[in-house]
Amino acid sequence: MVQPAHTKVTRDDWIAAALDALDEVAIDELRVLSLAEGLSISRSSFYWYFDDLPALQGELLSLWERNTASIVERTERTAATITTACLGVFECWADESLYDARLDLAVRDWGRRDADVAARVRVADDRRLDAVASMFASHGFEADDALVRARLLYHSQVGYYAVGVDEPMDVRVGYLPYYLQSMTGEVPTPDELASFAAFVESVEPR
Amino acid sequence: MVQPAHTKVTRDDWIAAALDALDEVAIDELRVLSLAEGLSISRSSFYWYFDDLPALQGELLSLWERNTASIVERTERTAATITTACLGVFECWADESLYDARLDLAVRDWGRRDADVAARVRVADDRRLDAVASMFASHGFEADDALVRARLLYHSQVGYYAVGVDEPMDVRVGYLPYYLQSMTGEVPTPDELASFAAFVESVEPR
DNA sequence: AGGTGTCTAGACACAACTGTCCAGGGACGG
DNA sequence: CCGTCCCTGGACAGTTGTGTCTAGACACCT
Repeated sequence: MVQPAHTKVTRDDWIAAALDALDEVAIDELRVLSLAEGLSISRSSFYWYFDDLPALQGELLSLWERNTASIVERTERTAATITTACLGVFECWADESLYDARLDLAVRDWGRRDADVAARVRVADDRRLDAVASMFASHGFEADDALVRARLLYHSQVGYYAVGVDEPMDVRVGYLPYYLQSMTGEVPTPDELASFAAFVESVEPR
Repeated sequence: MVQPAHTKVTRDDWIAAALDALDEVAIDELRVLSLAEGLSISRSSFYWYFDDLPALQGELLSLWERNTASIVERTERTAATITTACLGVFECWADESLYDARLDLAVRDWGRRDADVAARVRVADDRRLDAVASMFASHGFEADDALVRARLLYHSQVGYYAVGVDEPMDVRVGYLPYYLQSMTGEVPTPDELASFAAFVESVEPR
C-alpha cells in the first residue's frame, strides 16, 4: 500500500476532493471530471483507485456512519444531571471530527433520491433518536416526554444545519442556557457551562 | 388562455408532474423526458409551454414562496396565550395547502447547490424565524429567549421533515402537550388542544 | 541496464439530455 | 368547408458525462 514517489494523487486525495465538493454538488451528482480538474489530474487516474463512481460514494457513506457512533457514544456516558448529559451530546455539534454536518446533510439529501441510502439514513436516525430518548428516560423523564425532548434536541439540530445558520461559536454557546432550559426544564450551572466552553475552546483549531 | 379541446396536457399538468417528481428527483435534476413519459406525451410539448427547464423551476420557486406567507400570517394573529399562538403556527404543519413540506425540502436542497436559490431560501428562513421570534417576544419573552424558542419551534419542524418522520396525524397531535410545554414553558388547556384537534379534523380529507 | 509494478494521459465508443426545427392534426370561426 | 391557430410528434445536432483500453512515464530492485 506504499505509494511510489511519482504518485501525484492518492486514493485519500480523491475522497477529500469529493468531501470538499459536497458544498456545491450532491453526492449522486459527483462527477469524475470535476474532481479530476480540481486535483489537476486526468480522469482515468480515478479508475485506478476506484471501480467506478458508486465505489467512491460508498466510501463516503461509511465515513458518514461515524456521525451516528459519536452521538450514541455520548448518550451512554453517565452524567450527574440531564443538562450535563445534553452538553455531552452537544460536543458533537461543536467538534467537526465527531460529527461532519456537511456530510450528514449531503447523505440525507442523497437519501431522498436513493432508496438504499434512505434505508440506511432511517436506521441511523432511529438509532440516534432512541439513544437520546433513552438518555432523557434514564434521568427520570416519562417515555413520551423523553421522546419529544429527544426529538426537539435532535430535530432542531438537523434543522439548524439544514437552514444553514451561520454564527460564530461563541454566540452559539451564549444561547446554550436558553436551549437547555427549554429542552430539559433545568437551568445549567455555571460550572457545567464553563466546562463545555472549555471543551469548545480545546477544539476550536479546526 | 382557453385550452382547445384537443389539448392533451396543460401547463399546470407539467407543473403538477414536476411537483410529484420531487419525491424522486431534485429540482435541478428534473428531466423534461422523464416528466413527458409520466404524462405520456412528447418532450417537445414542454417547450410549447415553457421556454426551457429553468422556467419550470422558477415556477416551482414562486409556488414555494407561499410557505413563508402562511407562517408569517399566523404569527401575526392576536392570541390570548403563547400556546394558542404556537398552535396557530402549527396549523401550517397540519395542512398541506398552507405549507408544502415536500416542496420546502426540495427547494432547500436545491439551494445547497445554487447560489441564487440559496439567497432566496436564506431570506425566507430569516423572515420565518423573525416572525416566530416576534410572536414569542410579544408574549413577554425576553429577546434572546424568544429567538431560541423560535429556533426550537422552526428548526425542529424543518428537522422533522428532513428526517422524514412518518407517523399518523393523531399520534402527532397526541405529543402536542409535550412539545408545547418544552417550547413555551406553559401547559396548554384542554380547550386549546380540542380546538386544534378540530382544525386538524377539518383538514384531514387530503 | 533491464525488468517490474504503479500510476497517468489521451483516445474511443456509448449513453443520456438538451433545445430547435418543421411538418402536420384537431377544433373552431367565418 | 376552408383557413387559422394551438398544440404535438419525430428528427437533428450539440453537449456532457461515463467506463475502457493502450501506451508510456517514473521509481525502485537486482
